[in-house]
Amino acid sequence: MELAKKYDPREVEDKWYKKWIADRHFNSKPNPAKKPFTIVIPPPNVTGVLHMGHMLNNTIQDILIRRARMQGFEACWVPGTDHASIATEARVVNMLKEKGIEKNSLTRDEFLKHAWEWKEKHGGIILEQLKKLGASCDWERTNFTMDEAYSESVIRVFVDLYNKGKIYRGVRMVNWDPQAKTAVSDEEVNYREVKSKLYYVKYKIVGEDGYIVVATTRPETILGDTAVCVNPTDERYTAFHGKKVIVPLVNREVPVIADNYVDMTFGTGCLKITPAHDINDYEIGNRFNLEIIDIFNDDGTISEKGKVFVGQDRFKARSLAAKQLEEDGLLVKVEEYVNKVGYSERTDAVIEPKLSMQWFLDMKELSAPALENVVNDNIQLVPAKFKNTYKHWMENVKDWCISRQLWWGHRIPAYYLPNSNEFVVAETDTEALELAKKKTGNSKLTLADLRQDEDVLDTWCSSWLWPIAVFDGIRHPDNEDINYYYPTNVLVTAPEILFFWVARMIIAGYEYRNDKPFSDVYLTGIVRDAKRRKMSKSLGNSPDPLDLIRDYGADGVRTGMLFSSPAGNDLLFDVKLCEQGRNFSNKIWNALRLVKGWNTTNDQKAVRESDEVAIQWMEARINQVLLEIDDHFGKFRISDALLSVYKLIWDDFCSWFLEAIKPDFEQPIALITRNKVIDIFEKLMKIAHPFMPFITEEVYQQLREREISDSIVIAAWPKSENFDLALIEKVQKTFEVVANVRNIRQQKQISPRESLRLFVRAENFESYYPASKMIWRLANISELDLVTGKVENAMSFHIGADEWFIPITQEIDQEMEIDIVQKEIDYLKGFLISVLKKLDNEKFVNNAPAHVLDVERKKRHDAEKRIVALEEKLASLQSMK
RNA sequence: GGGCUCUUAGCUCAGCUGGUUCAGAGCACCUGCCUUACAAGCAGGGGGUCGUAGGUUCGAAUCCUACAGGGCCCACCA
Repeated sequence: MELAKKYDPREVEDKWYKKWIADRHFNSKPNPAKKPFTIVIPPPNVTGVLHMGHMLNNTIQDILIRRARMQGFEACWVPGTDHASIATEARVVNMLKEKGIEKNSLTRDEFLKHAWEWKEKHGGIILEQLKKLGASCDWERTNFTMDEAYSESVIRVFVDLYNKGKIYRGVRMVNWDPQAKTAVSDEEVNYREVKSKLYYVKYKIVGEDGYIVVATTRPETILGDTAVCVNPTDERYTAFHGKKVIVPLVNREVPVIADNYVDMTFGTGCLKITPAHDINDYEIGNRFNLEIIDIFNDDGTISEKGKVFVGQDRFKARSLAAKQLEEDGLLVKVEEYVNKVGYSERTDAVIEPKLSMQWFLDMKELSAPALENVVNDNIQLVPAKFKNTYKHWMENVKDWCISRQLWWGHRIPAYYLPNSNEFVVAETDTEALELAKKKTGNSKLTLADLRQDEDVLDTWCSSWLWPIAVFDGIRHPDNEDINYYYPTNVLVTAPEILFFWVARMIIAGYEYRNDKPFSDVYLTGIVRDAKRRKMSKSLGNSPDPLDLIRDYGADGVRTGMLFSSPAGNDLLFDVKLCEQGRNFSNKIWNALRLVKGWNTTNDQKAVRESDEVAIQWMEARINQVLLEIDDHFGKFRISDALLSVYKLIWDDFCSWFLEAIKPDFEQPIALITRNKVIDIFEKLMKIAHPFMPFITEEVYQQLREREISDSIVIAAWPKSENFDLALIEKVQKTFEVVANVRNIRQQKQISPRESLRLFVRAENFESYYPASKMIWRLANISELDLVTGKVENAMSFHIGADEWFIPITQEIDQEMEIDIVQKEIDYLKGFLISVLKKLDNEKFVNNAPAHVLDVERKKRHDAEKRIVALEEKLASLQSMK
């Protein structure tokens, strides 16, 4: 069958993916005869759709897992999704709103029913999309963080940590998202610079006429003021220490206190203290035992305690407060001011620092092994630069606020006793009841008497168990899967979640398996557009990955992304990269067309000596480059590995090898030669397979009409065998000759079709043999002869100390040639002087190592010889004038 | 403000412990070619005093110091 002139990935890719799934090549189970190689996917949000970041991330994982599979590991890539409590709940709330249903109008169970329905319908789209990319996940192992077994694991861990005394309840200043009405972690707050106003407000002194002026960006929080603070060393205010001032708007008397926290140079040097709504104020409040007045409701409106503007939204209250202050004559001035404001990552609402009762996990002791084992490289971060950042964070780790005021998630298994703030913690409500009975001594308690905590756990409280829980290693710590697959090998993820997720998985790993969750962490860069802007939906600068796959093929997109993404470096994505990837696919395809198009013969005479050299050389090059590739993989330099493959196939295989070996027009090729070419081609496909799974399979199958079950997916990764380095070097010299001949053709406008005679004056011509045979074909040489003297009327060039001549019929431009030769002589003489300078320097000769000296001496030798030859040439050119 | 890191060809980046694989790669660019696998191609070619200024050394892109300009992380000023 005639192959299409251009490679069309569309049908090929779907065809093979289906086949691979049907043949269960991606499925894994513990196999004691093999070593495991495990990757757990960073579970995307269940609501997510594939974006460029996922593409990069999962391509890298697929490359690693496919190569491991070929290397004979029991490769297992576990996919799954994260319930992403805040993000998903927000989506569901919006969805309900569109249907005219308010979340508040629903019971918890009703809401969860909607949420699950929504999840079943829309969740996990991303996993289907990953299949288009070629991801070789074991889909039967797909996990979801709210699966029944997984949820049990999460709850069990909570109970365990509680029983170990690591979990406590406490009033803390949290980042409150008034829109989602939940606390969010520090990591989920984005600070942005915002233009705002700085209000200067008078606080009257009690019992005096005077006042002091306080600067604030948030006049509405005046309602919660319980002190005014100055720096103790600030002489302007020494007189006010211990006096009282009247808080505007609410006319409350509060003390003037002194604390070093206050920056004398900012504003007026007076700070109003609102312990309920600012973390620093809270701390100062604690030091001075100040009253805490929480003036906000959960939705960000002013509460009864605010006394004025009650029920108004906080931003409305701000303008009302400013207006009122002005009317009261207490507003001195308003300045334009730029400050940083925290926004919720999930809802983009302005974060309100708020005191609230939350659950916390004590991180101090838990994190110790996680710090140690990264510092000592037991777990390697790639690139290593992240180690410092990690260390810094882990050394300053703070307790983790693990409760969220949401419904979608794992509900905290704490049960309050009747009319009490006391509670029991247990994995199930029946266990909780037993505990409650014991605790109260009341055996008549029923479940209806207990009230379960309303909060759910932070999303990361489930995903931190991911590498363990996907193998059910929490509930069944001794099961076959966890024992076999854990610790996993490598985690591929984004640096943004190094602390959110990676660090916490390491902590959980040591706490629950007493071992690391993975050996290496490969941190990918951020995918940006050509202008270095982060790709995002809102900017609209992110292409749809599925469109890209449709246009360039999954192989094209995969290689395109990797052409330019060293670990940890941002990827500046450009469609041109995908084009390059697609072109590479097409190049391979056309090589296939060439090979498939050959007629073969059994005639021994068709076996050419040059073919044998070419084959030996190509095999040697593959072995040589395999070492490079394996080295790159060992260092997680995936881009470099791909580039090596790319050059091996495009330059060595296509441009040199196939050109050298392809038969003359319409001549058949020796069968034995063709079969060797096919072996080589196959080997190359195996090497390229992790990067380009689809086309390599297609070509692999096409090369021999093999039984289809023999998939490249499970072919053995080629091992680098001993190779003849000297041969590679010889052939390399041959290529230089070819390039020089081609260059002269170009200069002299000699058609490639015109055969040329080639002469060489060489000390040791054997050094080119037998590779020289290849020259004839690649440079269209009809004759090659050794000479001892000069060749007249010829263009010449040097390789090392050898001189090559091409007799030409065209007139040689004497002046130009003389000029060129003279320039080269001048350069070489200058070069020689610099070398001699070194060699004459006693300190250099005495201090430099032997091999460096040898190199310098060889430089001198070669340069001297070249100069002699060039001067000879110059003389002869001049004599011809 | 504290910590980390980077600056090499037009672009994106390699260059490990100082000395021929030290000035490289891919892309882009320029010049020829629709040559019997491939114009999504073939062949050839030109680009950098390695951010700046000092220092160490026989020798510095590589080590040290300062400066300039990016980036990341942490904390966050009312």
